[in-house]
Amino acid sequence: MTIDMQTQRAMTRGDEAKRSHSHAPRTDLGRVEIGLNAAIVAVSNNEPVALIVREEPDAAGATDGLPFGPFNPKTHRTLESGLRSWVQEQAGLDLGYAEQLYTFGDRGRHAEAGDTGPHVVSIGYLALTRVGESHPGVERGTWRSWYQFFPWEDWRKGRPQILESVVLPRLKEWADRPQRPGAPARPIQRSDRVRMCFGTDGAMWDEERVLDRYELLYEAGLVTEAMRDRPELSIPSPPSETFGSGMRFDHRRILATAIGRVRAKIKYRPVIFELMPDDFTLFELQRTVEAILGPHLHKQNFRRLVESAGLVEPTGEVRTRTGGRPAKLYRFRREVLLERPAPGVRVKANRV
Amino acid sequence: MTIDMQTQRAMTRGDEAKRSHSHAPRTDLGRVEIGLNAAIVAVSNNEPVALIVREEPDAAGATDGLPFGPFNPKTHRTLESGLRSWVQEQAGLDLGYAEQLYTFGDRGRHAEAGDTGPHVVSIGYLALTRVGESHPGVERGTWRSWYQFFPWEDWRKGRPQILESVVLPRLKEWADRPQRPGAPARPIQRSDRVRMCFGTDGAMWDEERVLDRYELLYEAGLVTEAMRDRPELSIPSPPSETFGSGMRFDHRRILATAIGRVRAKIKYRPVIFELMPDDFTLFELQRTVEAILGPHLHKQNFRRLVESAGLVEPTGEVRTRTGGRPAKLYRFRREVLLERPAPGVRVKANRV
DNA sequence: CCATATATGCTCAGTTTGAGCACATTTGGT
DNA sequence: ACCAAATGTGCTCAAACTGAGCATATATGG
Repeated sequence: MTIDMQTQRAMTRGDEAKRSHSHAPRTDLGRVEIGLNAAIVAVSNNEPVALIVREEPDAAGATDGLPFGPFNPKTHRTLESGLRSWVQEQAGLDLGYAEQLYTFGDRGRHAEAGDTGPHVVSIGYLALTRVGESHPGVERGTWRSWYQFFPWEDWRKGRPQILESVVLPRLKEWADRPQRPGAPARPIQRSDRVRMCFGTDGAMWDEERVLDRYELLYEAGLVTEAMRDRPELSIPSPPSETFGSGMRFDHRRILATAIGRVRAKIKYRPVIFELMPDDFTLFELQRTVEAILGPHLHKQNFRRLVESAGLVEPTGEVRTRTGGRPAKLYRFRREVLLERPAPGVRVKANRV
Repeated sequence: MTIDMQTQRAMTRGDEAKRSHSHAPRTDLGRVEIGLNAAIVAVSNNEPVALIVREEPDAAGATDGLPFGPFNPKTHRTLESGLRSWVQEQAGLDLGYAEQLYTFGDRGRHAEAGDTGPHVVSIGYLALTRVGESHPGVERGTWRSWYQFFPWEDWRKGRPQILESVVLPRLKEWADRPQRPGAPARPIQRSDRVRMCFGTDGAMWDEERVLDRYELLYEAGLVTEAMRDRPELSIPSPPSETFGSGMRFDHRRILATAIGRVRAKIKYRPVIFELMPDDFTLFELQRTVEAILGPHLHKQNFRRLVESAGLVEPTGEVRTRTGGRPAKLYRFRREVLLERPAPGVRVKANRV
């Protein structure tokens, strides 16, 4: 088939629809509201944390949520500026680094917006900050370890207990459960999806697939949000507290996306320094990376890595009171952005 | 600062706002409409192409656009299913692989939706397909080389002429132009941004930064969309046809995002096979990769790469009439998804 | 002054990568 | 029939990179 082909007919069908899209406000479209949600991440005492705000409980009893608010095209010039002003208002925090994550619009996954209000489409953002960096106002909200919501992601003490004891058994049960007869024979075998996501059966655990794992658990009805959204699920099995704390709306989904994104991104962009103070020791840097990725780094090789990549430069100072020999202090070398196409802490993604 | 701190006050401010977000439809929010846009990419005769549909010209005279339509929460269960049905309707194409790219919401970058209609927020999608794979209906629309819209991205014959002759001079002029006095002293020097995006002055050309380059050109007023959105720009310099064909709305921005994403993604996910027929020779595979990334691959090393990565397996057949020795045919090895965390054609991102 | 803990330099083998040589097997002429 | 041209395929080899560990330096806290 050649590159150029039937061009004319593009004008015929779909024409009215497009016209109405660009001009006439159609009433039968159904009202849409856009929610701006911020997963604000920091590392505090070698613990990865997210900023959580508390509200009245949702249908599943969850009170934890992310700072958020509706996008208002009249007052917000861009989506991101809208997000910033909501975070400022709700948490008293001036965001520094922020990037868009994903836009979720599934029907039925945004509790409380059910049938009464407009359909809510959620745009998730990732923001990176240092704890205690609330410039103008005082921070409201709580910094909470992200592992509270995703205990199966916590590999700091080796493979998390909860996987073997609870998560995998329940998933296996779900995978083996007979699917309704009408289902396609083998779209992708459920057990293969479990294997890919959770690295069972000889496959590898990919620390970046946080969202895939959460979505699988959701689909299997093993997180409380799934029972909130599809109450019929809670009949076969009672809600279990073992699958991490729930969050309001689709905020846990957004937080999962955020965790996966940071974990991926520090490997090819120097965003890790958004989480660091201006001056730091190489070991502090390593600890921060490990807080994000999991602790699997060889110290000497880590310092060789960041030094030879030109990511840091010594300040000339040293830090005493480290409990040992004083450590040289370093700072981020901004020039690296001009030198390399994808500067980041290129540590290996996987463990066995 | 400790991890746990003032939780209570989260309840006070921003409370009304959030309540209204989840329940009462506020009228003062301003109407928002969501546009679903598809950058449908294929490779045809070793040429990377996108599916373009033609419409009545926009303010800048552009008639080319991507298939798109508004999200209708009443009929579309998910954003992606909405996109699929629009593509089906407009192009007669059943989408296979599709992923969300980004959501753009800036005021003033979506022509024709100006003051009359609702504010349009565009969600861009990337879809990968094989040319000629229109299952049910006949395709409408045209496959066009994406370099028609981004000539400066075309490195197939070495560094593109247009960079030295037109783009960089104009960018340099823009970088040197005195900024208005109120501007921050050195947010990031304009010239540094040019350097990072376009690899001038010894820096490297990063083939993945397609969007950054387009946005820089937009900001510098060097693409027609910029003049369409900010007519005052066209006064100092007349519109020039040298900066690639324009597109309607923000579709060129979305296409730029799509190109950057494919270029990045084939390196760590086996999406390249979405563009290939079931059986292919290794050289055909290489040609397809080069169509996407630019032709800089060593043949023997490429085959070593894909074979040792377990991405392909021989079918046992050979293809004659290659113009030389017959080539073994291969197929995608789906099992690789279960074996490796990030399977992809891990070719180096950069050239000098 | 010693045990302990962290900081830092260096080695070394195994692996991966970039580049090229050599040979195989076709097609299309002559 | 035979050769030139073009592509396919196997293999080598040095340079660069990686994973792992040994060894030494310099603090702190009894």
